[in-house]
Amino acid sequence: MSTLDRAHAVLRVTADLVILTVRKGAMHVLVIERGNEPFHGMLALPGGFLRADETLEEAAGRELAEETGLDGGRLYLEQLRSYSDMERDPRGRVVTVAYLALAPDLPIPTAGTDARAARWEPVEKIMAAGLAFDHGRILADAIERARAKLEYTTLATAFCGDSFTVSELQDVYEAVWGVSLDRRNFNRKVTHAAGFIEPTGQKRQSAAGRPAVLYRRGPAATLSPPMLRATIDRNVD
Amino acid sequence: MSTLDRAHAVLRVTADLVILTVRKGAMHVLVIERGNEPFHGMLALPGGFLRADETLEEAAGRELAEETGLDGGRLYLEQLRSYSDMERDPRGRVVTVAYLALAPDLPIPTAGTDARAARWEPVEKIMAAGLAFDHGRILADAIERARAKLEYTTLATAFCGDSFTVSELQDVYEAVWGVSLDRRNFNRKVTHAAGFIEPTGQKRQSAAGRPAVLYRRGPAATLSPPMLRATIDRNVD
DNA sequence: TCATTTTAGCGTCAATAAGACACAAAAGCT
DNA sequence: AGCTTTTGTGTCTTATTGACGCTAAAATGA
Repeated sequence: MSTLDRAHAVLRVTADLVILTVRKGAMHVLVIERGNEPFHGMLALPGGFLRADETLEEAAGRELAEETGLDGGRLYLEQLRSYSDMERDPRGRVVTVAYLALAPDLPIPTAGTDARAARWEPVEKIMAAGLAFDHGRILADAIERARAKLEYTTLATAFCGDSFTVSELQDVYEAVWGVSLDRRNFNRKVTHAAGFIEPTGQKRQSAAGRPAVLYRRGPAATLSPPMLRATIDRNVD
Repeated sequence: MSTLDRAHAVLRVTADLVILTVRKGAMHVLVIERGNEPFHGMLALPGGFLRADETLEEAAGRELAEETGLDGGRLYLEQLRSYSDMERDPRGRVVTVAYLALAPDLPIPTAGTDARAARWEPVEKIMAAGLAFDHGRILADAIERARAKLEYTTLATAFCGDSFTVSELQDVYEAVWGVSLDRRNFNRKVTHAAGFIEPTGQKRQSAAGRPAVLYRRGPAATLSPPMLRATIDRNVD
């Protein structure tokens, strides 16, 4: 093997984060404004170089805390995939491993010690405007992953707080998928899916109308039966 | 950034391959016998270091051809995930990106120029015996991914040849999931799922019995309705 | 030749789930 | 009290699923 060593790429690795949330009926992504070259002043996904003494998961969690002020330990975080195109970073050969995080609609994340301007932006706007590096493609992959996972896992609850109403859960599905769902059929489906959500016994009063029963996340990780988006139904009640 | 440069890990990246197939009713994985330290003589997944002039996808395809003799271009290949544990490689800091490939039951792959002994082994046997590095865990993740993808994608056909019978397709599902499915309901489901499989117009005669209609892969990538394994049905015909 | 065996494929029926609605309940507002 | 808004339940029809009976088309062997 030693004779081939010279062919091996010796390179740096970054962990980038796609942090998604749902606010005001639309999916939002957390972006930062770059303070350094390259792409100075452009919007990018939060992320940073992998250190010698940490795993990728640790790096992702650290960046999450440093750059966004969000408590990484309480968010859902999963690895998305790696990106290794030769030209993806002008600084040289950098392979990135992207992570997908789902967050409830928290108060604006406070910029951490890094003091970079982190903020929520609608994904639609960001996808149209573009991002630094190949972050636009990473964001697109993350959104597709999130949409797919809402179908057959209980991940939609990761967009909600610790307790939530059925309506709030429906808002998540409608925002992520961009469809309208029938309120009554949706209620039946989520309350009948084993282990999806369970009532807390409390109720919540919104601005007007009947108070809604509050639920918490159930023990199930996968949904049976799944919530299929194949059959879109448009609510023209 | 320059003041922080020293903290950045500078490391090597490998691409490892989990190549799965179905033969004799059981899932098999392609393994190689290691000819070098570390883990000399042990079984491992095929793979190798990323070179300076190639992407991870190119590296995975190259390893596939070099080490197995299989035509990588004709196999289904997708990225599985990255592994970055500190102790995963005794040679030092090595991050690996694992790829999942699905192959039909081809004649034994001929060892390529690398001349390492590559062979199919039942996954059950390998999972019990273990693999070098953290390849046992990677294999487990790959199997879980394959099982999940058979539910809601048309990927099962990647285990079949260019044309195949419904029975052969059913064998794939039964081997990968480890269940028995009702032959008649399975036939109805796969022939009714839009874009899954389409008849070639030809038939195939096996050893005995009525000749089976041959099908080819349809245009659909995702299955609607999906093939759910949630409700296992045991065939006690 | 003709029953037997083997594999392939279709049809039927009951139970379940999904989509489309009507309607009742519980709050605030005027 | 009556109106509006939001939530929750029930009903009806249709589609899908799982169980399983039956027919079709080949080889085999008495």
